Amino acid sequence: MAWENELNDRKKTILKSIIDVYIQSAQPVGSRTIARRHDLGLGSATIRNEMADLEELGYITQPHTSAGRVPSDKGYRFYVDHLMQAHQLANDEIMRLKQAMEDSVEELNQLFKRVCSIVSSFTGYPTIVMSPQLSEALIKSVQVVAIDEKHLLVVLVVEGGIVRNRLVKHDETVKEENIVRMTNVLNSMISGMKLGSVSMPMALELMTVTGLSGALIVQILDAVKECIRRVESTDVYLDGITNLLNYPEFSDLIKAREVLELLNEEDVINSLARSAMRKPSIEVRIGSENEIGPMKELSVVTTVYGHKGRSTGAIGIIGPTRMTYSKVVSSILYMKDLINREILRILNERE
Amino acid sequence: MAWENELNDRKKTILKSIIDVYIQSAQPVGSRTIARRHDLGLGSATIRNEMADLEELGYITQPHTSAGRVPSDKGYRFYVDHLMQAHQLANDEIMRLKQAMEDSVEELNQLFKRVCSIVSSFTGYPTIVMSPQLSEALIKSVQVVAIDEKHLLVVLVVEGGIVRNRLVKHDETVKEENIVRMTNVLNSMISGMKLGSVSMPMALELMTVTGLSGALIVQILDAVKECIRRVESTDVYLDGITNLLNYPEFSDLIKAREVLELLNEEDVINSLARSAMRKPSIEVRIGSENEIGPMKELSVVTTVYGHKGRSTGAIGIIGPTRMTYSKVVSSILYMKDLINREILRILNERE
DNA sequence: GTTAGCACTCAACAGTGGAGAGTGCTAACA
DNA sequence: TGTTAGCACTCTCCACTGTTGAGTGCTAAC
Repeated sequence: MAWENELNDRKKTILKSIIDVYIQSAQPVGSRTIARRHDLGLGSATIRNEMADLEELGYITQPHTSAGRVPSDKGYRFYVDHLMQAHQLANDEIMRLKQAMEDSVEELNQLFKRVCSIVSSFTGYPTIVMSPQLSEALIKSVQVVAIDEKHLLVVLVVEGGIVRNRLVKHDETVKEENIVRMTNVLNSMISGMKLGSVSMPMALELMTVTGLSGALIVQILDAVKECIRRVESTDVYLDGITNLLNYPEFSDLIKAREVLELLNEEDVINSLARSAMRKPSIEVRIGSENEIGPMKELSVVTTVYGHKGRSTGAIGIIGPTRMTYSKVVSSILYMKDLINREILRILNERE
Repeated sequence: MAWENELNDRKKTILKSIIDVYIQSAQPVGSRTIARRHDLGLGSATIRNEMADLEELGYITQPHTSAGRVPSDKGYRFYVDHLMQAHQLANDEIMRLKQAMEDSVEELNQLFKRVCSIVSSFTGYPTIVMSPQLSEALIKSVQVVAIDEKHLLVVLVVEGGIVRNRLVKHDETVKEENIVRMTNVLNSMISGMKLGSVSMPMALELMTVTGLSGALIVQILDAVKECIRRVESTDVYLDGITNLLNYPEFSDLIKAREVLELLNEEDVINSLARSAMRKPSIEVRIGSENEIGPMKELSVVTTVYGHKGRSTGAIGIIGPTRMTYSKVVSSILYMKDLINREILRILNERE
């Protein structure tokens, strides 16, 4: 890539300095600030010349003639890819995260909700957690149970102790043995299969084997399908949106409202979570790199958690483009490990 | 009550006018405005005198010397109790509400979520919906089902087609017939009872009857208890918080943030919903009448829906004290009927 | 190639002075 | 005795002004 070399080392150092300072202060950064802060042995005038170059190359911009410089999206991109140094989580930070995860939760749902709130309060940014997509998980068993004369219950059990059920209402008199047959047939046909690739048997084929009416069989099969659909559907958790109001970029009420309303739209959050799933490891989307229009002033850092191929979900952190990228990236990576460990623990307790 | 008569008719009319205008305009109301608006045949000077009286009595206040008057909490209270005229929902408004409810939902949860979003977008205020408290509902049946050699599934069915289940992991070899016995015993003991008043049998008593080990019986009973707990627990839905940012009272970012953060606290929302349940029909809490400190600038209108005694939930609408009380009250009452009808429909389809 | 110095630009802030809305009080009126 | 017109007064709001300070770009000297 040609543009990678368009910056010499000194320019890179200066760009890094500018962005570091700006992330901290949220104020346009002037040449003097950089000259004093970094002992580069350079005067402010020199820096000024370099800054003019950086501006021409598009890495920084000037809000108005006599102001300091502000990083552009391109500048942040370069910073994230080449300049930013890994943020070592301090010991007490690690403790804080571990401790918050300590009160063990029994349910996966609770886990995700908890993680969401921990991450958002730790980083100070709104956070999304998407529960794992389970289309690769295996079906353990299907049961049809008679509740009373008018109702059957269809129960689907998936590995990891996930259970879904659905009530079937009917008006027939049904023999217990036929229900047992139905359960057996269903089990032999779909248990052990992956959720995503179950092909349901035809109702007709089952009539002779089970002795149940066609209508009832259809209802039962539908119920199974609905159970599968509900296991496959993912939940999305969102926490800490109001954190955004703490940042000066949203001190304008109009802008603040726009952003908050955006993050309250379910579609937006879902599509964010879903697009995170497409990239394998960590991804940083800066400002205008986001597809959604009104997100041009936001950055999103996402990663995927879970275990190879099956059952992977996503975490995402949303903030202004002026975001503490290094801290966010390292916290999200750390949390990812914690989640993975916790998921294994919960599943092991069940299996 | 003595204070009910401390206002003569003219004062009442003037107070009502002031509040009507202020609710609409959000600006302090001057004497001239009232004199012109209402053809009381009174000059502004007269109104001025009356307003001075109303201020002394605490119904209105003056933000500063040369400004108009603003209703106090006491003023709003009197307005809500005695002055406000019922808002007739216009035909197209009724249509809008009905239409929004039309796409029939199958699940109660979806219904509550939908209602929450409809009400908040219709009124323009944040809205809470609490799902019904089911401690009065009757247990229809309990089933224990063997999933594989190591897992039992406990299933609890409650009237209204509500099902909860819980997996029990064990290391024993269990005979099918013992499980059937357990199911039968459990059913004979607790089915038909109210959720809230189930008394669980002792594990010891069941050992001889069922032939299962004590440890396993304890696990099963715990699972049943957990299922009951989960049916009884209520969900709370919240929608439209950012609506608040549309009102001038929250154009101050500090105040806005305070309020938004408040409404994002789960405890606060839960306690609001819960306290709504205590009052039988409709309740309006104005500003400082709220227990929670930082809610002094908010009013809450709540009502209870559901059917006599059993399965009642709550709807609540939150807004600034300067709220369109009459419209809010009538919409909430109308929605309450719609919900009740819809709940009946869903339940009937299942039974 | 680096830097000191200088002229220039622009946002931010505080002060100023009308304009307008609204009040309370007084005196006159029905 | 209740009502009202009129007047002096108060206070916010807004537009305008000049000043300050931070920061730049350019030039000339090192």
